[in-house]
Amino acid sequence: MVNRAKASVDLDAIFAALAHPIRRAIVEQLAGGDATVSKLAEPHDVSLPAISKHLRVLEAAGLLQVEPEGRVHRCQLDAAPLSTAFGWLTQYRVLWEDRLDRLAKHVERNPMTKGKKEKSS
Amino acid sequence: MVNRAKASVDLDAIFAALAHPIRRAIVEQLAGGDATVSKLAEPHDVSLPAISKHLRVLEAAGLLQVEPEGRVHRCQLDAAPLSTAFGWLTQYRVLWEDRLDRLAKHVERNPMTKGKKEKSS
DNA sequence: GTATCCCTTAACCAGATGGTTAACCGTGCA
DNA sequence: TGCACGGTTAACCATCTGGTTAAGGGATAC
Repeated sequence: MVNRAKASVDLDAIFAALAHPIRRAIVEQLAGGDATVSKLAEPHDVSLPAISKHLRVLEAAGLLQVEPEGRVHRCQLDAAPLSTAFGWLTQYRVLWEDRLDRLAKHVERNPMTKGKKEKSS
Repeated sequence: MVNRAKASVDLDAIFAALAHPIRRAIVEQLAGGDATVSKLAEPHDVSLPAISKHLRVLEAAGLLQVEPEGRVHRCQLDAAPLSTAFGWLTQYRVLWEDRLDRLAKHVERNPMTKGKKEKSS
């Protein structure tokens, strides 16, 4: 962790980058290997400039590296920011695992509670 | 997993909700226990209506449940959407762990490379 | 019963976002 | 030399976002 404020800015950009389905799809696609811009654009029903903008957003979040190779631009995923987001979420992992755990234990203890009303105080 | 399209919409809302520092701070605060709206607003230098809007965003993402108790509104975190986001990221975990792993192995193999130029390509 | 407290809603505003079309720019090929 | 290809930039547009102030509305306290 370099700096708290910077990490926050990073998280802003990372989560915002992941908040659009096209950009998530691009990440998924790149996870399968490098690709050119037009290859990335292919599955999506938007113009090339629109894709170009999405790539800039991913780049700004540090998720994407682009290097020109001839007249083609090779796009490569950098997963490090994903791990940053992952790390932030991990902090709260106990919250949902706790809940699932308690639910599992409850079911275990009461294997036949068919009609009972569930009240989680 | 109920439905692919719905899950995508969910992820849109969840990641977007987490893309603002105030909203992440609210999540952090609620992770420590329930709170009223004004308690949540306290640490932040924005108006109450602004906080109210942030709470609506968190609510829409399923991260927050609000129930009126007298004239106070009790806010409670629901961590389930965090686990959804976590799940999506987990899909790519191998990508950064791979990288860290390779880095670790490299360092292991070359324990004394102090002056060497590091070129990651 | 009325004043106060907690919070929401309404209306508005500036700036960001996500898309378009048109124009441009560098590379490769004929 | 010039044209086609891959991609970006520019300009524009509609909508969303994040903030504000002002007003309202229900529960509580006096």
